[in-house]
Formats: sequence, structure tokens, C-alpha cells
Amino acid sequence: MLDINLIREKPDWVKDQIRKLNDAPALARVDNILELDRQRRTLLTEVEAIQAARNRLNKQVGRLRGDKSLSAEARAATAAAASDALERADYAAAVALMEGEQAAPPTSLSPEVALESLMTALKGMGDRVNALNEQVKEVEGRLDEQVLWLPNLPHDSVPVAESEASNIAWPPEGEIRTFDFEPKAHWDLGPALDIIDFERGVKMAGSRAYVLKSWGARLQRALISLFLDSARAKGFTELYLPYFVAEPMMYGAGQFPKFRDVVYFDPDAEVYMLPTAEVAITNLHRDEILDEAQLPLFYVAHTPCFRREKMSAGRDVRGIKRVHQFEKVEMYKFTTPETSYAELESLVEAASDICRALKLPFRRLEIVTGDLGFSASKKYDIEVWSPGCNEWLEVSSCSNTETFQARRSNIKYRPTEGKKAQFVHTLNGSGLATPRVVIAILENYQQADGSVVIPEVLRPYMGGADRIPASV
RNA sequence: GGAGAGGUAGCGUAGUGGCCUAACGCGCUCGCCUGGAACGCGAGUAGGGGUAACACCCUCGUGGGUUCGAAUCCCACCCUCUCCGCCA
Repeated sequence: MLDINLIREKPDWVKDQIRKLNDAPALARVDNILELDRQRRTLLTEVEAIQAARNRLNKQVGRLRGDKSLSAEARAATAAAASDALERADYAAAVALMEGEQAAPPTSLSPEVALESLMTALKGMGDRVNALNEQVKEVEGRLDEQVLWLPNLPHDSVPVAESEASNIAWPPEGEIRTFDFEPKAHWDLGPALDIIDFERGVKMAGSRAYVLKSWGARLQRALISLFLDSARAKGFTELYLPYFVAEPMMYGAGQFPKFRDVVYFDPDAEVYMLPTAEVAITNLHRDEILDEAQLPLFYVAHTPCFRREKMSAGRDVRGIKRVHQFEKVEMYKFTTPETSYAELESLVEAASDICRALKLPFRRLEIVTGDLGFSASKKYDIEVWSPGCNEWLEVSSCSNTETFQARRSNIKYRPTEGKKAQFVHTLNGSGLATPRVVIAILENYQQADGSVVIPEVLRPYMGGADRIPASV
């Protein structure tokens, strides 16, 4: 979420930043937001003035009724005059009369009647406050809705370009193997090795469902353990998380409202299945004020991820590259603003180190403004080479969202030097996502005889086995 | 799922319609005292909105309601604890 003060104070700069994202609908919202913000503040000024007057008047009601030093005539006069002032909506005069700052002219009304009329006037004032508060709520609702649709703004270091076609690929690391036979794609290798069963997966759960079997299931479980251990060795605290969350968490992480389409929802329990562990970890410290001394906080969690892939229907339909349910290990950092960009670099390195350990050829992709996505200020992807599919597969995406998620989730920290609490920066990065790593291992480590060599670093997690045998 | 008890500022607690502009204790910060500390004494110590800055407004689990006025009364919901039932 962007800071409304920033939008109000530098609207043209904000618009320039959004233009870099190539997001016309978002751009159009800015003027709308400015207008709603103006309306909101105008209404607030009015309602708060009435509330302030009402608070003071109410305090005087008890005194007017109970003060024995006041004569019946004086009470009647004050009540009648204040009541008249309220009729004219002259709140200042009513306050002055009730607080005794201003003398009331005599009245012919009885104290009872005058008091009754004052009560009626005060009631009207209360009704007016309620009506205005309704309006404030309505305007605020529309304002929030608009602001929640605005994407994060890019960091100055992000290359400005229109689309993903311009993403900057860093030189690949690791050896891209040359085969003396035609390398197979995983959708052929998997069934041949009897470790991926597409047909039975689809039978049970529909399109894009799959079953990992035997060495396939074991390979994935080994990878998850490797990923978690690798992060833990770098100081990340392991978490076991709920796999579903209540709606506000989806807003907090920036999934909602824009990506409502991609999540699974249980309408009875009113909970949403995680599309990524990032959603849960972001909200771990929701509504908290952390001490600067606690920061940075590093977390890692393995969770399944559930995505409807509605918007990608028809893309990557073969194999297990794009599926409704997959496993991911997610790394996450809560940092101060001063350190977040250095932490982003080390986060990408942490993901890269896993590819190095698995001896998979990989490259870093520097994401340009037009492909940044909704929540990131800066983003790098890690892609591994997949010789069977003949493409680079995204296995990690590392982002610094700066205060974007922290604002939505209300996560602050108190600086050591006594200043006011301010928003933390949050970063997230996969480390890594399977089954894409399963794909890469099968395709990169396949042998002419149909077997697949198990990367050395994984063998301790697979009972010491060094190979997935070709025949069942 | 049933019964009961609760939810008040970092923590613990008080507060049953206006003196709550939320008290007190602990913790924390600063000052005095001291050679330096402890003790003692004094002051400060939630968040949000709003303003050029004040003023001011909102928040006592959440949302409604009653009332001139609600932490306090009424209704609904959420969560925690104790007991019971069911259960991997």
C-alpha cells in the first residue's frame, strides 16, 4: 500500500513512477484517490468540529441539571438560549452559554420545557454526527479500495522498460551439459521411470493434477529438506505455518484485491488456501511494533502452494511446470529501511547457492519496471536450465517490497534512538520451488540408459542412493 | 459441539451511566541524589487521524443498538481460559 500522504504531496511524481510500470488502470486511479482524499478531509473537519462541541455540551448537561447554586430561572434561560443557538447550528454560542462564558437572556419557558427543548436539540446534533460519520465511512471505504489497487513503486535502480522481454539476464552459472543423445522432457522421463503419474492425478483432481510416486516423491521430499537446511544454516528460523488464512492476510500480503482469481477459497470456513507461504509469513508480525534490536528477522517455511492458474489457462499445460498445487520453501526477511537492499542481494545469493549445491545451470534475471508485479519495488528471478523442455525455468523470485506489505499488515519497528515507530521493510524469496527443481534434476541428470543420477548433495537425504533406476 | 469465566495501554490489574481527558503496580526512559552504583525522590512512558504547528477527533476484543452522554446497559459475532463431549 502506498502512503496516502505521499500521493497527496507528490501526485505528479507518483504518477511518473506508475507510468514506468506500464499500468494504465492504476495510473487512472490516482486522480480519483486525490479527490476522495479531499472529500474525506473536508468531511472530517466538519464532523470533528461538531463532535468537539457536542463533547463539551454533554459535559455541561449534568451540571445544568444538578447544580444547586443555579436558580430555576437561570437554568431555564441557559437551556433555552443554548437550544436556540443549536437550532441555528451556532455551536460556539451554545458552548459559551452552557459553559457560562456568556450570559443567557431571561426566558418565559419553564425549566422543564427549556431543558426538554435542549435535549431535543442535542439529540439532533447527535443525529447529525452519525449522518456525517456514515458519509466519512463511505468515502473512506471507496478511498481504501482505490489505494489497495495501486501497485508498489519501483526502486530507482530498477531498469525502466515496458515488458518482460527486456528483463536483463545475467551470465549463466554452472555448466550447461551437452548430450550425446536426445535429452527427454520430464513429461516423458517421469512416466518412463514410473515416478510421475499424470493420468491418475487428473482422474482424482482434474486438469494439472499429478502424482509423484516412489523416487519422484522421495526426490521432492529430499529437496525440501535440503532447502530448509540450507536456509537454516544461513540464519533463517524455520516455521511450520497454517496452510490457510483469513481474508485480511490476503490483503496484507498484497494478494487481494487484485489476485482474488488465483486463490482457492473455503466459503464455509471463510478461509483462503495459501498461494505462497509469503502470505502467512508477512502476517506473522501483523499489528506489531518490533524493536530495532530484533531486526533483521529471517524466517523460512515449507508449505504447499495452491493456485487456480485461471489467468494462465492453456499455458504450459504439459508436465508439472505450471500446476494447481506445488511445494515451495520460502525465505522471508523483516528489516530496517537502511539494510533492505543489501538483504535483497544476500537473499538472491541464498537462492543461487542452492542451485550451485545441486550443480544445476542457472542464471539471475533482473526484472524491469514493466514486469515488476504488484508488490515489489525491486525483483530478481532465478532460472534453471531445463534441457528437455529447452527453456529456462523460474525456480525463485526474490523481492524487496519495502514498506508495501508492512503498511498493509501494519508492521512497524521502534528505532533504538527514541524516534517514532515506523514501517519495516519486508523481503521474500523462494528457496526454492519444486516441482520445477524436480524437472531440472530429471532433465539435467538423465543418462543414455534412461536412469537419472542423483545430485551428490541430495544423496544423504535419499538413503545414500546415487541413481534413480531406469526400469521398475 | 455444550456449560462457565474472561478480553482495559509493553505486562499485571481497578473501574457497574457524567468527577474516565481511563487510575494503580511492575517494567522501561530521563533527571535528582552518589566517588560510582543500589535504595529513595521527581518526571515521562499506547496507537491512529488531523494541522504549517497547535487545537481537536477516534480507539477499553469487533460490529450494531439504547442515551443528551457508554469501558460501564442491551444484541450479535470473534478470540482466550477451565470443565464436558467427539477426535488424528
